[in-house]
Amino acid sequence: MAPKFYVSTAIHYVNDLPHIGHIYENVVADVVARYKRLRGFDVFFLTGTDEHGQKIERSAAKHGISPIELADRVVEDHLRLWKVLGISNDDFIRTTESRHRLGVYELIRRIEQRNPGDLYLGEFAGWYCSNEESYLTDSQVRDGRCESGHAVERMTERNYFFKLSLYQERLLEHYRKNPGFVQPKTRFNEVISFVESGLRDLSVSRTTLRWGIPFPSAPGEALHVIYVWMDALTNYISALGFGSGDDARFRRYWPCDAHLIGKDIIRFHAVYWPAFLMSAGLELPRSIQAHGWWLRDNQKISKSVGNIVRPDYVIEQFGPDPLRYFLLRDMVFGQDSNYSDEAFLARYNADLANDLGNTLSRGLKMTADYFGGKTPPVPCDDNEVKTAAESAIPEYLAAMDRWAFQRALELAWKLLVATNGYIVGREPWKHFRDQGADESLSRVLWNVLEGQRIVWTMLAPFMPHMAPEALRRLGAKDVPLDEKALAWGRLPNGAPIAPRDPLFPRIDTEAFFASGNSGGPVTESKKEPVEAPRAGAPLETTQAMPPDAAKISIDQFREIDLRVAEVVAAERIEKSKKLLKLRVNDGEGERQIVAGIATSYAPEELVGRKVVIVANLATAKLMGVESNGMILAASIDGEASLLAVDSAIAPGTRVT
RNA sequence: CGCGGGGUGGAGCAGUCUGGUAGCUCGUUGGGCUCAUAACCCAAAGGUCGCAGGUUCAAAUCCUGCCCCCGCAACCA
Repeated sequence: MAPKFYVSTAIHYVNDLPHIGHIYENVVADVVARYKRLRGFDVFFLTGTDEHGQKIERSAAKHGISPIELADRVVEDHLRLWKVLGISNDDFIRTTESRHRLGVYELIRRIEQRNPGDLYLGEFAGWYCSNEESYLTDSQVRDGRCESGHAVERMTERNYFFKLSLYQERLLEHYRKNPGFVQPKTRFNEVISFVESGLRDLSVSRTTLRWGIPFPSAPGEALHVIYVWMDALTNYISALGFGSGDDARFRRYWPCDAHLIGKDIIRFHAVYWPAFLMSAGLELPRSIQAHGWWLRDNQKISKSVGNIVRPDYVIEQFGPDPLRYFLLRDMVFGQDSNYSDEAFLARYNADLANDLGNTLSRGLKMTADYFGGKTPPVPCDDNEVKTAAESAIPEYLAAMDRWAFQRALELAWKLLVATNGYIVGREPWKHFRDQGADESLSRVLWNVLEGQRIVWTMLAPFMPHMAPEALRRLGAKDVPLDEKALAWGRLPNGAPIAPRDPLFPRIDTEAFFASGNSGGPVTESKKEPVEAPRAGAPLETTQAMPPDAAKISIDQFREIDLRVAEVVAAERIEKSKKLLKLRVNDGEGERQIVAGIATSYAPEELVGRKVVIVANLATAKLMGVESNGMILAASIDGEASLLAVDSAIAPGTRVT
């Protein structure tokens, strides 16, 4: 039987539409899956959606629908996008499916059976961040906020806990024995030092949450819902039928060969998940592949400059394959990369139009003209193209096997460029003019087409739509895409070819940007998830305030005590980028005010200036410095401009 | 000592784990070709691989120290 290969993506949260990071992840997994199939593996490729949790619950409530209705709608968008992109997943798991619930219960059952103490009921008090749906350590909380700035609350909960602390040594042991467990290495080092620094038991249930899988609690115990990660991670086995009564797929494909994830969720996959599996007596995944993030242009984004196009717009304009190619070619796997339209178009024109598409046109046009629309009658087994292919292919395979997609594509291009050089070197058009379509010309053009057949075979995992089309045009549609397809000499003689319109028409970059093609909404970045419903979708709501509710009465305004004050001293606050500590004279005495204007004003230039302050504001502490009041300033994009007052006005004068 | 990423020809980046002639794409210059999507081919110019030490026969790569840049977080009362 063929060896198996199981690759998974993370399951994507249905609070968001897929953004470019999700697209990248699924495309990478798809490329790997297609490549492995090409290499003769029995592949199982899984992706899906994570549909539980507070955010979904709230978002649904906001739209006045049930969580499952919201999930159903967003999942539709996910499925549509994966279809358009040609994602060849073998299954799609949703955490709201009953087969998933069965898998989670089976996991818990096995843990309780094998290690009865591993799941225990305990009391837990801590800082809880509802945004991250997790408890934070004291060091993660500052001034009542979590690291991402959301308010945290002190909570005491009766929870089920997993005895993660028990697995510290066994995890480290596993890491030592499997040095390739997490890729890339730097990420692995982070994991190891995290585990070495000590593991605390993990709370794996919540009583504060309703939208999730109920924990199989002890009788009389309040309703617990299973914690998001214990729920979500289990998708990797529940999709295989684990716990469903029919676990044939589980026995065939588990353990997973590669969990493909973003670098932000490594801890869950490299620490919690293996610990759960160990406790349940199940095998651990063979590897965890962590990819980097797509960032926006480093440059300032400006809609008026119009340098941004949404990925779905790019797909609409160019089809899915150019985007797939770009994502895999431009990012070094594992590292962060910038997405920009300029970069995309540069790649499109230089690589796809000028090299790949144009070379195809050259070869096909000459073959059509000289050999009557059929592949040349005489093959060739000794030439520069073959040499180039035979040196590129082993390297290509090695690169693909270590997930170095950028390098693999470079190698395909190396062969392509060699083919292009070969054409110029042999000058078939001259040969035809001088000697006609003889055997020698047949060999030359056959080599040109055969070289490209191999290039397109190498590209097949990356461009699942264009590769079959190109191979058809080359007269290679009957060559099966299997392990042998990369061998030299598979292109038949006398097979019909199909010279047609360019596969990748060249784009006039300037005209493209000038034509307003870039007017669409901005590329979604990691930090700016789209609200579930997009423009035009049925869930759209508006949050406009009724006009009068937005206004205040004159009395309300009079509650604010605005006064003129004079700055007597100013200094920077250490470690702060924006804050200045000011001493001002408000007419009655001096007071200290902290103002966020350090990016716009130097301390020296403020001394002696008259400013307007809010005098009756509650005292606050900023970066540990006390502030009694607020300085008024106009601000654009963080650049502040102080309100100016005639210097003759005395400090303490009221402003009304 | 908050967390992380980075400093390699004009631009954008590989290469660093596993030391051994510094590579790719774009751009520039000169030449060639006219089959091809104003595409293609050849050649050239252009790099003290952030700085300083150290290890080594040999360092972009390993070790130590330092400098600088960029995200995130913390603050914008």
